[in-house]
Amino acid sequence: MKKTYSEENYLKAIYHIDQNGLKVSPKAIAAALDNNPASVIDMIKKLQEKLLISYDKVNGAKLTPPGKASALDIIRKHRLWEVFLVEKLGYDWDEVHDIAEQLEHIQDDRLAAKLDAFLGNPSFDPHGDPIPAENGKMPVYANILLSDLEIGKMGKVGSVRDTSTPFLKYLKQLQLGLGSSIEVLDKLEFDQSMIISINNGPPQTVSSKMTSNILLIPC
Amino acid sequence: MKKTYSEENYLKAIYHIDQNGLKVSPKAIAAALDNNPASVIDMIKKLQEKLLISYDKVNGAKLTPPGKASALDIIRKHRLWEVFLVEKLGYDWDEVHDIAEQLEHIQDDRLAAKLDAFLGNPSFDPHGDPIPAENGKMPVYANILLSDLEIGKMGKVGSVRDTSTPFLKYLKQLQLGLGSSIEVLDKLEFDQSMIISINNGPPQTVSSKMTSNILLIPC
DNA sequence: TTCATTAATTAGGTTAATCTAATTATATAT
DNA sequence: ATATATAATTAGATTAACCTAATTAATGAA
Ligand SMILES: [Mn+2]
Ligand SMILES: [Mn+2]
Ligand SMILES: [Mn+2]
Ligand SMILES: [Mn+2]
Repeated sequence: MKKTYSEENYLKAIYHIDQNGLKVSPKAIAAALDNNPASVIDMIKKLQEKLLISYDKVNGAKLTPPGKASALDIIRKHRLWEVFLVEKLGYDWDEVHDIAEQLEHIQDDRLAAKLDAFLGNPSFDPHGDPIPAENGKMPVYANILLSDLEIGKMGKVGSVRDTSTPFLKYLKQLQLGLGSSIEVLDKLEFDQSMIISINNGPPQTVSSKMTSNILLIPC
Repeated sequence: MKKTYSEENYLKAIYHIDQNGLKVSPKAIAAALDNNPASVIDMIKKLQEKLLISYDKVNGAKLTPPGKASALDIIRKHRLWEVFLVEKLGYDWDEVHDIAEQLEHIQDDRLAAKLDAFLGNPSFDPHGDPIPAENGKMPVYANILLSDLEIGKMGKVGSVRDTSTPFLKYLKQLQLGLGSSIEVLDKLEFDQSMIISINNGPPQTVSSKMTSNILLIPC
């Protein structure tokens, strides 16, 4: 089942829209690919025929297992090539996307594996995005509990353990969400509470109950 | 003047057919690209419009200076990528052509120069073909005089210094032409004459006058 | 609910690159 | 010189991936 460049770009766009928790509508795909909803409808029909997606107006497009495998393969190649361009050729991280957009479509059974090995099996691309493995598994960020972070270190909020409404309300009040940066300014021996700075804001004291429910991506 | 993949492949094919000393006819191009002479005529018209080639039935297609520059740029990228695939990714030399056929079309102003530097500015690709420089200049093989070749070493005839009819007649008589292989079996101190094997043939004695007029690509 | 807005879909074209099947021109061999 | 074969070219289709301009369906605000 050889795929055209265009089909590959549609599969990738569908994957990314879905990943963002949005409905994969013709309008959304058209926006992602900078083309026309009418064109998208044509391609939706084609991808349905090939059993790479399912589609209905209510639920939008969904990747089938083979469709998802294809999408992940393309994303894997995109991100591996980005690593190559930055690590080996000396491009800056903000210059490589358009080139990888082309390189991701190069077809060869063994190319991704060989490139992966040559680059030392990287887990993340130059933008910090995870590189899917050959089997499609995404690497997980090596998250660390805020309570385990040392004084002076920083991290970005990757996920939370407690998802109860009171806790999330508390986080909102602190202006703290996924991706917010946290710096540990001090730890109090007495009750393990911490003084932290959120997004480089003023020092705030938080309890050990709070810090043991926040998972960070260290930086 | 952005070019399509197809236009680039035509320019390259025209360059190579011409390089082989053949007339660049629609039939020859069609054979090179494994397509139809009728399709070739369409593209010939398009490339003429873009002033990348000139064409008439009698002389066939000729690259204009910008057309030739484009062709050499594509060939440069093709051969650089082949070096990358063999030297860095560990492919065998006979596996890389089809991948390079795709990679040669990747568009980025700085990519060829960065790849060239990363590879250590190679002069020849894994098949021994010269890699054009950025300015289109082809590297010259580091030829060595047959008279300077040591006993036991081999080389291929790359060019001759003396182009007089008697000398060329003599070479023809020896069944020796461009590309023929020569192995040095022995050197006679007495008059610097040599005993050589041509294309693995029987030993033959040649004079120092002969050996000082043959340039070899060592192997 | 009704009207207005937005989204999805259909209908009908366009362009690039290919094809097959004529047709015309050239070259070759008797 | 004429017939025959081969090459070049024209004519007419096809396919993929787009487009614009209707039209139909769904949403949502008054
Ligand atoms: Mn792409
Ligand atoms: Mn990236
Ligand atoms: Mn190519
Ligand atoms: Mn080569």
